[in-house]
Amino acid sequence: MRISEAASRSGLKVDTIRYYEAEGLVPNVGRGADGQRRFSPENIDWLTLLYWLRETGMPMKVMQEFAALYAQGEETIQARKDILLDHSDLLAKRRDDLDRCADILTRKLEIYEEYLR
Amino acid sequence: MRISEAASRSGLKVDTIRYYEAEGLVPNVGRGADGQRRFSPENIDWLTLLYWLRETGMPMKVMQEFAALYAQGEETIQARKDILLDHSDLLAKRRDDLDRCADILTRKLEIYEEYLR
DNA sequence: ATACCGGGCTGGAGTAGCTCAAGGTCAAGA
DNA sequence: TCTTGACCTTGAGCTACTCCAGCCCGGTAT
Repeated sequence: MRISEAASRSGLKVDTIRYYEAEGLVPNVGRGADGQRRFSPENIDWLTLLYWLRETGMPMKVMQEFAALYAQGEETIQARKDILLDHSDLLAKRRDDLDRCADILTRKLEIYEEYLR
Repeated sequence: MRISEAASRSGLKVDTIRYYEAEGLVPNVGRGADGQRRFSPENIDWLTLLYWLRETGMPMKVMQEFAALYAQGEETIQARKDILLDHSDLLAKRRDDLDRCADILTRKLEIYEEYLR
């Protein structure tokens, strides 16, 4: 699979994929005889996971650490699990923030309604 | 109220407040005889709102637009309401993303559990 | 009186995480 | 053959902070 397809499947942009690869976030990307990147289904799964981790605010450095562990194989699964558990905590925190902000907006909008009447 | 107190009350950092003011996001900040910023309770409420809007991903440009409307007074309330309604939509989208990512992590963690047994 | 804080000020440099643009290669279709 | 389109690399630009140097000022300790 070429980079454009990898982009449309993973959700990441073409430029972002190249950038991530350069930063060591995407292990084992092959190249064809023409020098172009070739992505395996496993690459795609990995990119998709990165997409979601980024989308929900995992910092670059953590992603790098996670990718380094992934590249080392199965004996790092415990460590990877810990990272994902930490990220789950972050998700919960973000959800609280969203809820809190939604409340604030609701109140603010009610006040605006008053003015408009 | 001085800037450090404004920071601890709003949630924004001191540097961020100064930056926001320079970018036109904080109307009507007074100065004392010593040349230092003085924040009114209304300033604090506004900064707190900005804090939550930023925290939930409102882009700078939208905040600038919102601040410009706020500075113009009550006749812009409809426009401000529209901005907050749009932002509410964004919050809903983010919430969906968080939920989706949480699902993905849960599945991933289950797979890791398999390996670890 | 003076030395030393802590907190404020400005201007400017540095950072993260992309994002875009310039300039080049190459394979396939009209 | 010519052109188009997808890919390549390198490097600049952007957003939204974040930090730092160097200065001022008011209050306390010596």
